[in-house]
Amino acid sequence: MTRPSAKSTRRADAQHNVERILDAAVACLGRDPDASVSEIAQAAGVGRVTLYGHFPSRDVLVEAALARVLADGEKLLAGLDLTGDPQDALRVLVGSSWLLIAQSSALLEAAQASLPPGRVHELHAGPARRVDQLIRRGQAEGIFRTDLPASWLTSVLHYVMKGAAADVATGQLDRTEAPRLVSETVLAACRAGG
Amino acid sequence: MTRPSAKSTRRADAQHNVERILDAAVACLGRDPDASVSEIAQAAGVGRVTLYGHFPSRDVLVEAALARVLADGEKLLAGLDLTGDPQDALRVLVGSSWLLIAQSSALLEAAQASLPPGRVHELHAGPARRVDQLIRRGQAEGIFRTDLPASWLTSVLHYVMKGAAADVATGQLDRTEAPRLVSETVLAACRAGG
DNA sequence: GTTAACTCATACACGACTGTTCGAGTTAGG
DNA sequence: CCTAACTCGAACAGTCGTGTATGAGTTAAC
Repeated sequence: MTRPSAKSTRRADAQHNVERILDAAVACLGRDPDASVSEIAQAAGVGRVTLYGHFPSRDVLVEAALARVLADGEKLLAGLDLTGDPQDALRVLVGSSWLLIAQSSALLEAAQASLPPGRVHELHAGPARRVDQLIRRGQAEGIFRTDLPASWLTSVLHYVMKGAAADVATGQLDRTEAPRLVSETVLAACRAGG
Repeated sequence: MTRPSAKSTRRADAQHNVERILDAAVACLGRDPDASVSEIAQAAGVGRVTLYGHFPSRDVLVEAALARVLADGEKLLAGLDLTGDPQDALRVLVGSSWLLIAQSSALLEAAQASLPPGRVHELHAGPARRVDQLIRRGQAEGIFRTDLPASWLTSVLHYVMKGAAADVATGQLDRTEAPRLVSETVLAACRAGG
């Protein structure tokens, strides 16, 4: 019986290992969405059986890893001041979240593959709402175009970030250049008036 | 010995089956990049062994399927008149190639996963050049912005198309709406002057 | 210090996929 | 019609993945 009934009674070293496993899962799945449990356990410096002691299945682990990344994202977004000029706010947003998005886009793909349909979208709702609100505010202030739906513009931001992240990963795009390219491109796509 | 030494001596029914297998491969891998050989063989109405008689390994099959789609793309692009206003040309380009891109983006992913690094980019060079030339012409004529590299703008076109294709596949985006959204967005991203 | 919690290596059952072999049946093509 | 080409199902070997069981060793916690 390696799975205690209540988290509060969990020993400190066990809790520590759970953290290491989650760290490793985020790192490995962020690199390769098909990373195996063995791979993750090894990266965490933990036996495979120990991992299964804390996470009953790979799916549960993936979901936990996604939840952790999304919590990080939520925290990061909460710390940003997005109340000023929507264009500046979008630049700040991209500049700050770029790294996190780039590292977790593959994790998102992993989650899409192993979690029930809609579950990812559901978990992603929190951070996504903040972005969506920024876009809508820009539209309301007449800065962003209104002939395309806000949901689409939000999607475009995701598309470009994800694509750029993939190209950075394969070395086809300079890591330091990416944030500026993404910002300028998405801004141009969102701006009202041509 | 099911593999003849020369294609010219291949029997007609065998040639026919090769076509059916390639069709099925494009369809299956376009739906799921991890589609198995059994799945493809079944979709082609052919035994798995027969398939291996024509394609020595899964990788070779994936490459052949990709080559076929790229040839289709090349042919499609060659039939388009992209010499007029770059903006109109881009709209025509997107409108015509949207369906093909949407159906083969997963196939591209499959190829990325199983082929040696760089091979996909190599095979993709043909059709990609046409798009790239259009973008560069637009830049040279002062219609498209020049503060971002043409290669980046080409990438953005791919990102948005691929993302939209994925969302159409999951039902989050209306199939009939997609081409217009993609065109307008990419045009806005490429246009000079803000 | 004692105990319960925890870790870990080994090993197993199970399923999925790839690629190959065999032998028998079918068919195109001269 | 005759032969070589082709097809096919069944079965096999090998790999890799997940998830479970065991049992012995380690360590936190009271």
